[in-house]
Amino acid sequence: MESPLPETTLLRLAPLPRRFYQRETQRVARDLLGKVLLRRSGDEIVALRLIEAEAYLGVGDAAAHTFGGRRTPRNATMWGDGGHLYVYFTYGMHHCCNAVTRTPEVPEAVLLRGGVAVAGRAAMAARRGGRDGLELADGPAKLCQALAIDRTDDGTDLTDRGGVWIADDGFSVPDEWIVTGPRIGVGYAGEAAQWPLRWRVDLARSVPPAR
DNA sequence: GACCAGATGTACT
DNA sequence: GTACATCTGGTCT
Repeated sequence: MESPLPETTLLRLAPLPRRFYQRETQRVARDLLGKVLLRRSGDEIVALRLIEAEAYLGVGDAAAHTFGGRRTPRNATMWGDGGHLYVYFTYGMHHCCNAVTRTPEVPEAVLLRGGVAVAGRAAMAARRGGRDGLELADGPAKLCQALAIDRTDDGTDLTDRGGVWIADDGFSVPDEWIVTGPRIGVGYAGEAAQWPLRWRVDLARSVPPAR
């Protein structure tokens, strides 16, 4: 999962276009694996390669914040156009971030659950209390902590290089590396809790066997 | 691996 | 006012 490109080149990569996010949410979740999530704050830029994501299918999905058409100040960003960052606060101490998908009034999103460092690793590890390696961002709240993302980043446009964006650096994750399954932590959602809407890169499979 | 406390925003009564 | 949350880290087994 090492980046094939040097950091300076990573930062020049074009953000994924709006139309990438406006597609079917499950497709977006799958295609986000292997993409690079970049974060700029001041002069500092850090980046993670996404390795885990979950789809949340809006009004018909009991696990989604917008289930049943629920519309509140908190989830307003989900109701907007695809290609924006939806950040929420949970459990009284954690932030989680999502990429909004589809089009306005279709409130679906992809939860960014995990990534591995490709740039600014030391800065991210420092924010994570010195934790490095896989522990750096192998959970949605850890990912936000490593990237210093909070509610003030809610609504950020992912299609420009303003603060947070996602780019394709040419790295492609083959289907054989990907495992799918039910989403995490949504047991309250009844039948929807069992839907296979989680995509994860199995790092064990991503390392070519020794010859 | 299982268990559980932690700390507060958010939704809803 | 109350219940609960798209989780994490520490502890114990």
